[in-house]
Parts: sequence; C-alpha cells; structure tokens
Amino acid sequence: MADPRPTILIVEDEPEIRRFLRAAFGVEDYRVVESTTGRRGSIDAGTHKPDLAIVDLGLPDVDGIEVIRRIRAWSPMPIIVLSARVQERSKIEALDAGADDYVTKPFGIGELLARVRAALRHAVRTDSGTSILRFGTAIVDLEKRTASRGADKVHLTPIEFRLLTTLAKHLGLVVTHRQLLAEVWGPTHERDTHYLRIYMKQLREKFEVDPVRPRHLLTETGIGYRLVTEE
Amino acid sequence: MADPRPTILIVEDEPEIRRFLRAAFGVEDYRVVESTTGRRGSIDAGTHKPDLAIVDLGLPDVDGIEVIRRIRAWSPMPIIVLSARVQERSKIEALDAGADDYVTKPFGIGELLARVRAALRHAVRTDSGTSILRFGTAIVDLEKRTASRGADKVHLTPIEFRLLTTLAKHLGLVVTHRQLLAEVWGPTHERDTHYLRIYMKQLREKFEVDPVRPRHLLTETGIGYRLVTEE
DNA sequence: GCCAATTTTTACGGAATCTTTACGTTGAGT
DNA sequence: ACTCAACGTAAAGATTCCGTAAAAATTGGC
Repeated sequence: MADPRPTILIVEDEPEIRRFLRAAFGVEDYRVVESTTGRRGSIDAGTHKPDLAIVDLGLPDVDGIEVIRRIRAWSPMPIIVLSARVQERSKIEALDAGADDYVTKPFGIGELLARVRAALRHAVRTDSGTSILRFGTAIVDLEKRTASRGADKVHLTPIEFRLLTTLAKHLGLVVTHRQLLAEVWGPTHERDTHYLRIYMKQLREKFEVDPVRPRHLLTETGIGYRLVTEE
Repeated sequence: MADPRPTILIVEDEPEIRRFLRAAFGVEDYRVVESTTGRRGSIDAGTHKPDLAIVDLGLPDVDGIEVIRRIRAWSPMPIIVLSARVQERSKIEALDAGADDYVTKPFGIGELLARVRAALRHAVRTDSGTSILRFGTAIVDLEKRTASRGADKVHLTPIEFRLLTTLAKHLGLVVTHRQLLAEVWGPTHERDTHYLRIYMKQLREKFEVDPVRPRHLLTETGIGYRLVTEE
C-alpha cells in the first residue's frame, strides 16, 4: 500500500543531526530515509525516489556538490543543502549545481521545515503552474504580462518583468546572482551583480510597501535573492 | 481601392477541380489565389496572406501534410483539407498537422462553402467567443469586416484589418512584434518592426479619442502591442 | 495601360529603457 | 569600535525603441 506521507531523504554523516532531523520530520508527518555517506545518498535517491532530499555539504567521502549533480542528472526533485558557516563558497556552488535552497548550521528546526514546505510546494506547482502571482498588495499576471499594486496598475519594463518571472519560477527559494544574471541578461553578464541591485530596487520601489524593509523581494547576502509570497 | 473580400488560397493540381472551385468561390464573393503544386502552395501562403487555405492531400510533389506543417509554422490561418476516400489515414495525419477541417471527394459545393464560412467565422473569434469587438466608442465586426466609431463608419485597409484581428484574437495579452509580423505580413517580414509602428498609428488615428495617449491600442516597449477593451 | 488605393521605403526627433558611474549605507567578522 | 565587502541609492549618459510625416513604389480594378 502506498504511503501518503511525503518521503524525505537525509544525506548526513553526523549522528546527532540525523537523530535531530529524524525526530523533527517524524512529528510533522514525513517519512524519512537516511544515508550516512555521499555514495549511499546518490544511490538511495534513485532507489527510494524521495519527494525531497536534504544534503549536507560536509560529507566524509563524496563531495555534497557531487551528490547534487548526480541526482540532478536524472531527477528534478527539490534539494535543500545543509552547510556550515565556513562553507560559504560551496554553498553557492551547490545552488548553481541545482540545489533549490540552503540552510546554514546551526539552524532552527522551524526554519528548515518552512524551507522544506516551500520546496515541496514549488515541486507540485511547476507541473500545474498558475500564472498569477500575489504578494502583499501586489498582483502580477505572468501570462497577461500585467501588474498592479492595490488598485493602481504598475508598468514593468522587459528586464524588470524577466527578473520577476525568474524569481517567481523559484517561488520561496533562493536564486543565485549567477542564475539570475544568466537568465535575464544572458550568460555573458554573469559577473555584473550591480545590475541586480539596481533592478531589485526598481521592483521593490514598485511593489513593496516599505522598499527599505522589503517583505517579499528579499536579499540573501552573498548568495542572491528570494521572492516570498506569504508573510 | 482595397479589396474587402476574403482571400482563399487553393492548392490543387487537378485543373477540373480548380476550375470548379474558382467558379464557386467567385460567385460567393471571395478572392481566389491558386497554386498547382505543394511547393508553390506553401510559398503563396506566405506571399498572398490568404484568410483561409484549401489544400488537396494528393499533390504531385510535396505532400499536402507537409504544406500544412509549413503554413502552421508561422500562421494560425484556417486550413481545410480535400481528401479522396482512400486517404482515410492521411486525413487524420493532416488534422494532427494542424488542419482545421476536411472534405472528402467527391464533395458538394454547398458543403465546402459551409465549411469555409464556418472556418472563417471561427478564425475571427476572440477568446471570449464573440467576433464583435467594442472598445471606447469603437465597434468592429471582425466577421463582416466592418468598423465604426460612434455613428461614423470607419474604413480599414486589408492590413489594418488583419493587424486588428490578430490583436483581438489575443485580447488583453501582449502580442510580440514577431508574432504580429508573421501573421499579418508573412514569415519573411519578421524583422520589419517599423511596419507595426506605421500601422498602429493608423489604427490609433482611426479609433482612439486621443491618438497620442492611446487607451486601448497599447505599446509594450521592446515586446510588442496589446489591445485592451476595458479601462 | 492608367488611375486610385494601398503598401513600402526613407528620414528624423523624442521617449523609454538600459548601462555606466559615483557615492552612501549596512552588517558580519575581528 | 573598526574595517571591508556587499548592498542600496541616485543620477547622468548611451542606446535602443517608438512615433510621425511624407515621398516612392506597388497593386488591383477598370
């Protein structure tokens, strides 16, 4: 008989963290599969077909980034990365390699659960994608290519629209500078991160109630940006 | 003076059938363009921009299905297929390739004319179902090919009409330069964006209260144009 | 073949958008 | 508290895109 609960694969070598995660996800009604090495992790991802994978970057054998690449070679399943603060660099590589989000150790379980929910939601949405985006008082119709803030219509330039669309495609998840620049400006501008600052400001100016303290168009310092629709 | 009649392209190798069709459509107030081979047919579709195409499946050179595919690559114009009874199989392929309807030989002219009328009627329907367009003080009947502004009748040239029809088919949505040029001028003019500027001005001049500040025929800079009927 | 309507070509000023440049601010780490 | 890197902000400069006008060429009808 089929288990209705979402299955989560945890690739993590440290026993304490495994126990911690197992307990947390058990309470929240997830089914948990555990792998203690990178090698086992990429195999278990294939055999257990989890709905989502959580991968620690600091694994003893195979690099966590390599695990992500192996999974991405055949599956679009959401992948969340666990990283220590010193692994700032690998974190970005992991996201560029196809990870959907990251959580920095030490982390609160509430934060991790929220990210997992966002990632799972994103996975089902990409199949039956709705084209209408709502956040705060803003409504953006990606198909009609129209936007409004409250009762007022808002005009978006081509680049503003592409940037917003790209963020929306990964709703609730981080998108790295590199990914955004490649998607919106093309792969030749992957280093022009100042473009992002300028156009993110434009979008905040047009949609955020208080552009200085954005509640939806969020900065992930050193990594990229994130669009969040709920509070 | 402009020819207000709908243009029909007939791709048919047998001279008898061509003469038969030419006579029938002439009486019924259509303009007829004829191609005797599949190769010519797919070219003539691009140069003469007919409102509808009738394609025989049993052509000597290029397969009729291939002709349909080539037209469908750039235009959604209605295509009606003529097939012999033995070509049951190709008939289905033709429909899959994008044909809108089929008539089996031998056919009565009344049936064919009915199918043509139905296809033309269907082709000018906006996605809200009707073929009558209202915006501001303007009323445009896409089926009868008439237009008015307030109490005054407005004359539209063939290209103006096609442009307006194409915009109306995607009511409220942006239609890209490329799409408009392909559907109105044919696939060889996809880069002549200045045509659009000139004819959009004509339409605005004829329908907008203040052509300088259009409220319905809107520009999407860098993308295309959009027709909006509500405020 | 000629005429009128229409389409296409050509030219240029102005607006919208994108890019560049410069400087102020924040926040994490020491 | 200091420092540096990343980020936010502002505004000018460059570029692309759009609107407009008018002349030239083409087309279809007679």
